[in-house]
Amino acid sequence: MGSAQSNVRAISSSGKLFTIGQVLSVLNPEFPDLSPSKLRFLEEQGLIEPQRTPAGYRKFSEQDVQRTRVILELQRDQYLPLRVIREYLEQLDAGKTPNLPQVQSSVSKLQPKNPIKLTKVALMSETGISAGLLQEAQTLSLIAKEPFESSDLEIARAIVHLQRFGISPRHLRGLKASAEREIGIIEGVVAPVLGKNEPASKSRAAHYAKEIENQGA
Amino acid sequence: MGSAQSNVRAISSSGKLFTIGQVLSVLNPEFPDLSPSKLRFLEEQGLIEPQRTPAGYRKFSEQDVQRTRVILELQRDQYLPLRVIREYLEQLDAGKTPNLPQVQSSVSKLQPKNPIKLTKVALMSETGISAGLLQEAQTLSLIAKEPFESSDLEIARAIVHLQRFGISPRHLRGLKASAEREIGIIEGVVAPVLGKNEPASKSRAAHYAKEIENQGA
DNA sequence: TAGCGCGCTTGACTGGGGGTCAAGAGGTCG
DNA sequence: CGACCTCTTGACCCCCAGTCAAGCGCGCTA
Repeated sequence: MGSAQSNVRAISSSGKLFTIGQVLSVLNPEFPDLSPSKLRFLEEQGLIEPQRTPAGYRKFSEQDVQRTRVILELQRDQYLPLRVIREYLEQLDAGKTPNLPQVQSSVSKLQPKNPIKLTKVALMSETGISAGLLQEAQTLSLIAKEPFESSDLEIARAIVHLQRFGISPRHLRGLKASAEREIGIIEGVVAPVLGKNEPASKSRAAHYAKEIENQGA
Repeated sequence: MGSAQSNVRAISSSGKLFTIGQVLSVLNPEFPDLSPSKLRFLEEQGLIEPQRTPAGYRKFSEQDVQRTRVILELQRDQYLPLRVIREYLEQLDAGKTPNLPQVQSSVSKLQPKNPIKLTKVALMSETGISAGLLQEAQTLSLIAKEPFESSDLEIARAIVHLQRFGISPRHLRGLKASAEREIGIIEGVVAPVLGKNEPASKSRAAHYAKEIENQGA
């Protein structure tokens, strides 16, 4: 870590510039229906702004290509309309940290209308967590015992999610410990502000699970 | 409840059924441009399936209304096309737990095209942070020295934000320490997965700032 | 039992989003 | 120099998500 710093910077910022056709051949594997006209269209819509040669040819920097990739991913995977992507990127360019639509909406209200209690089987099928993983998480007190409730559900989902990146429960144990210390700090600060209806520690755990989940993504 | 049940048909839950117009007046506050034709359209597209009276009038159950609400929220807040919503609901109906698109994509790899540099005055006017607060944050190494860059901008914003809850930089010092320990852990795990183009530690700090900021909101 | 408003269907139409296409003109490179 | 890009512009296209109008049937209530 942390050596060839200047190198990297030089590469990425000096960078060669790509013609529209080169960009195409770079991105076409991931986005087969990218076309020259689409790239021009994206510029026309204010999503990208490649430089121009004196003769008017577009020249895409490395960042332009990366930005284009992001645009296409948002469009393909999140179904975001270009207008929304444009606004998002504009925010980002302005140094803000906007949140794209990830409002979880009231989908959750769709079925469970009561404080849910889940069996092991239900938890497993809901989240796709494996028996072994669940076991491990329970051993480390990341997840409670049956019957599970919604916070366990969220935690389990987060665990499954992180699994994809090779992060397993044992990696999280340390995090949990420090999270708990932090909760102490935060509670100290927040307690006077809140009324006296203390939320159970469960909801805090769920909250952290959510944070971690967002982080993983 | 449960009086004239027998002739109403033993369909589950609350017996109340709504006509299309009633559904409209229920949902119109939240969705002003819901219309009869839109409800019919949603049925036509296979998203909802209200019962019918013998004469062919649509009758919406409580669940139908809730389902409709969810559909409209997904459409409005997540910009999902109806086709995708339909598939999602079908999965859900089939007892599966599909994941709606929330793949965060590689947005994070997007760096501001020109690493912005800010003066103290600029930072203060951008974020509204006071001189004293900034001083304190710098003393605690939460924010770097001039010239500031975009991560400092985000951190400053977060600090101002948290200030409203009575959380001041000195409260954050401990958090920063444990965050740094956690970064170590995470890096250990993640390093093999990532390529070798290490983002500077700045971007990590920015990331945490974002987390904290979201938390406050 | 008439009247009035709500609801039904069908088929034509529309507006916006997201591009494509073709023509004609001008670069670029081996 | 010739083959191949790339440029712009204006017309065109398809799909999605509905709207609209016409013509008819229900159902309440006075």
